[in-house]
Amino acid sequence: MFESLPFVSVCQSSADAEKLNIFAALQNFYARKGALHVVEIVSNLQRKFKALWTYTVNLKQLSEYLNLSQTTVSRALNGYPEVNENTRNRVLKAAQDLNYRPNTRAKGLATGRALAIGHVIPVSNQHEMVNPVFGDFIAGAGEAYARAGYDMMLTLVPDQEEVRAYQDIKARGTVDGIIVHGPVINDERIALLLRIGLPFVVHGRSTDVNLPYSWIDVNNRGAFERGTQFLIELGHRRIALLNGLEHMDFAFRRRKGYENALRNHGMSPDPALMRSEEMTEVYGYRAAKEMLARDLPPTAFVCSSIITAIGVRRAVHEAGLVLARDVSIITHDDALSYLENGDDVPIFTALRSSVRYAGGEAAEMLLSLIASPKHAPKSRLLEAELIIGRSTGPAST
Amino acid sequence: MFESLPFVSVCQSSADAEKLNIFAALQNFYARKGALHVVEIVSNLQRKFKALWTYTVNLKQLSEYLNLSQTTVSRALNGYPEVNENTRNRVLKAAQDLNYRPNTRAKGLATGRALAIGHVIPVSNQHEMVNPVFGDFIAGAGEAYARAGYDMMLTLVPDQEEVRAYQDIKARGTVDGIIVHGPVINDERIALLLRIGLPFVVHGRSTDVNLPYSWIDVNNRGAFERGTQFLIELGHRRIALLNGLEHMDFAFRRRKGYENALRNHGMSPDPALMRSEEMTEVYGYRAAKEMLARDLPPTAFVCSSIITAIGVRRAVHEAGLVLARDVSIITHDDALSYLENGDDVPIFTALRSSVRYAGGEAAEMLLSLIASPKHAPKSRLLEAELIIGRSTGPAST
DNA sequence: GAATCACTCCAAAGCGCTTTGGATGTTTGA
DNA sequence: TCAAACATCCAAAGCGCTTTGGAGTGATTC
Repeated sequence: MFESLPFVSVCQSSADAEKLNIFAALQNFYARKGALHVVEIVSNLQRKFKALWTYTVNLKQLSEYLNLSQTTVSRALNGYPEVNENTRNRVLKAAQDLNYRPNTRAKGLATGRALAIGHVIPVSNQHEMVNPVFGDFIAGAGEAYARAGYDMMLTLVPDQEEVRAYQDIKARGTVDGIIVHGPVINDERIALLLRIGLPFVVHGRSTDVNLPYSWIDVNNRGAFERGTQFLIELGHRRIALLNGLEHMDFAFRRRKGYENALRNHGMSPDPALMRSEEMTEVYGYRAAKEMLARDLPPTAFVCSSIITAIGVRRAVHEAGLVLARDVSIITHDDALSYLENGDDVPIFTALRSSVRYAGGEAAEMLLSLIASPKHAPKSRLLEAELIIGRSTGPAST
Repeated sequence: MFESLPFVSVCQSSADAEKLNIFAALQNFYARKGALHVVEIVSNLQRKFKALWTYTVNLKQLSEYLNLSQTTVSRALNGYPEVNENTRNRVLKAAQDLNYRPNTRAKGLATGRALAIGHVIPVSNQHEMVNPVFGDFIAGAGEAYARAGYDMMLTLVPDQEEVRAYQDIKARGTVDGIIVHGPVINDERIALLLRIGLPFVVHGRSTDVNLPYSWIDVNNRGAFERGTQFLIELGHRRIALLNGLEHMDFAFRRRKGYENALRNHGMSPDPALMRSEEMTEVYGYRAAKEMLARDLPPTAFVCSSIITAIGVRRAVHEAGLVLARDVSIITHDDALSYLENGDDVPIFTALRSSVRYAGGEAAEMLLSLIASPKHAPKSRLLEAELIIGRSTGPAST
C-alpha cells in the first residue's frame, strides 16, 4: 500500500529540508481527513527518515514551514519578549524537528560578534618546540567556551610576523578576543593589542610592560623562592637551577625567586649552577650530568619542568647516586594530565599549579571582558602549591 | 607651521579610515598646487601615523577611496581577469596602504566556504587525559593551513554528544572540513560524517568500518610486530606489552602486531604480561613493578608511549636492575618536540614516527579533498622507523 | 467614542562580501 | 562600413541572519 502514498515522491525529492516539509504536509493532509492510522504511518516513516538523514534548514525555510516571518522566528529563538508563548513553543519545537542551526557566519555578520575566541601561539624558527602545556590549557579553556557557546580558533604566528598577524585577526573579524600565549619580557604584543582594540587575556605576564592589561599567571617568583628555601632549610647549599629560556617571562621570574631565596640566606647565585634552555629531558640529563661531575657538585636541583626533572633523575641514577639521599630535586609541575607526578605519593617534590585550571579561568576572564568591554582589566595570580614528594631529603655532603 | 595645516583636524577626526582618506586628499590637494615640499611633509606624517595607529577599511571604503565599484575592487584583489592591469595595481597598492583585510565572515557567507578547518577532539568523562600527541599534530597541520590561508578551529566533543556535535559543525558552517582525532574500533563517526557530507580525514583508522573514507595512519601493527620480533631475536622470551586503551584503534592494532610476532616464533601471548591503560608514567611504573616481582618476570617490555617507558625505567631502577642488561625496553615514539628520545644516541630503542609530520600530511590531504570533492578518498600509511637506542640488549635470564 | 496602550507580528534594511547580467566604449574582421 | 568581438567597468542581487520601524489587533482609559 505504501507505493500508492505520495511519500514515494518524498524519497525521490532532492532537498532534505523539502522532504521534511512534505512529510509534515502529508501528516496535516491525512490528519485533516481524519485518517489517523495513515498519520501514524507517515510519522513513523518520518522518524526513520530522520534517524538516517541529516538535513538542516535555514531560517527562511523554518519560517515558511511555520507560516511566520523570519523576524518572529528569530526573536522566538533568541528569547526576545515580543513573541507569544504559544508561538515561541511552536517555533522551538519546529526548530528541533527540522534540525535548525543558525549559520554562524551569517549570525556573526549580522551581530558583529564572532562568538569565537582565538588562541595565538607564537612559533619561532629557532625553537621548534610546541609548548607541552598547551594541550591542557586548551582543554580547560575549551570547556568554558563550550558552556558559553563560543568556538575556539587556533593561530600559529611566526614571531617575525606578529604585528601583521594580530592586525589580521582583528580586521578579519573571526574572533571576539584572544588569549596570548608565551609572553616574553617586555612583550610588544600587549601594546599592539591595546592599540588595535582587540580584547585579550595573557596567559602569564610581561615584566617591563607598564600598561593596564588582563592576565592570569602563577606566582612564579614566589613559588621558586619557596621551593629554593625549602631546599636551603633541608641543609642544601649548592643548589642548581635548570630554568627555561629566560627571555620568557615565567622563566625570568623563576630565576628571581631562586636568587631571592639564596640571598635571603646569605648565599649568592653561582652562574656555574644556573642554566637556561628549552625544557627537555635531554637538557635536564646533560646539565645534571655535567654539574654532578664537578669537584663540588650541587646537592639539589630546582627544575622548571617535570620533563627536565626526569632528565636529571636519569643522570642521577647513571651516576650511581640515590634520589633524595644523595641528590634532591624539586620541580615545577603544571599538573599536566599525561604527565602526572605520581598519584598518592608524588614522585617529585613539586610546586604544583594546574595549567588546565588556569585555562578555564583565563577563558572565563576573557568572556567576561568581552561581555562588558568598559570594565577595567582583570588579573589573577595563582599560587603554586608545594607538594612534598620522594625526591627531596636533607643535604648529605 | 604644522598647526596651520589642515592635518590638525585629521588627528581629531574619529574614524581611522577617514583620517587616511584625508591624508590622501591633502596630498592630492598640495600636489595639484605644486607644493611638493608640503606633500613630502604630509606623506611623512602619514607614515608615522600609520605606524602608530591600526586602522582597517572595508571594501566599500576602499572602493570609494579608489573611485571604483566594489565589483572591480573585489575582482582586482581576487585575481579575476576582467580588470585592467593598471587598475589592478592601483587597487593592490591602495589595499596595502589602507590596510584592507576582507572580513572572513562576509566572505564566507558570500562564497559558501568557511576557509577554516575543524579539529574535533573527543573528550570522555572517564578519561580526563588530553592526548599529549595533540600539540605536535596541530603544529604540523597549522603550518599547512597557514600556507593555504585557512584558519583552524578546535572543538572539544563529549563522547555522548557526538552525533549532535558533528551535525552542528556541518550546519553552522564554520568549517569546510574536519580532522577526526582518536578513532576507536568501529568508530560511528565515520558513517555519520559520510552521511552528513562533511569532508574529513581521520588521524588513524577504524577497524571494522568498511566504508570508503580518508585517513592517515602509522603502520601500528607492522611497527609492533617488528619491535617485538627485534626483542625475540635478541633472545627475549617473556616480553610484556604495556599498551594504550585497546578500544582505541591504534592500540588494538599494536596488540595484533605484538601477538603476531610472538606467534610467528611459536610463542603465545601471556595475558599476565599484557596491560591496556591510559599511557601515563605511573601506569608504566606500576605495571613494570608488579611484573618484575613475578616468579618469572619479563625480560623485556614493549610500550605504547615514551611516557610509559619512562615509568618502566623508574621501576627497573628501583628494582636494582640495569636497563639493556637485565631488562630491555622498546617503545613507540611519536617524536614529540618536548619529549625527544635523546639526541645522537636515543635513550630508548624505539619505533619512531613523527606525529607532527602526520599532522602536516593530514592537513594537506584534507585541503586537497576540499578542493576537489569528487575525488575518491585518499589514505596514507606511514611506516615507523626502528631506532636502536640504549634500552635494549640480549636477554640475560 | 476617541485616544491610548500592550501585545503580536511583519516588511525591509543592513552586515561585508561575491557574482550575475549587463552597459559602455574600443578593436577587429570581412 | 557595420557587426561582432573584446576589454573594462558597474549596479544590483544575494549569502543567512538580526534589528529597526512600523502595522494590525483588541483591550483599556478618559
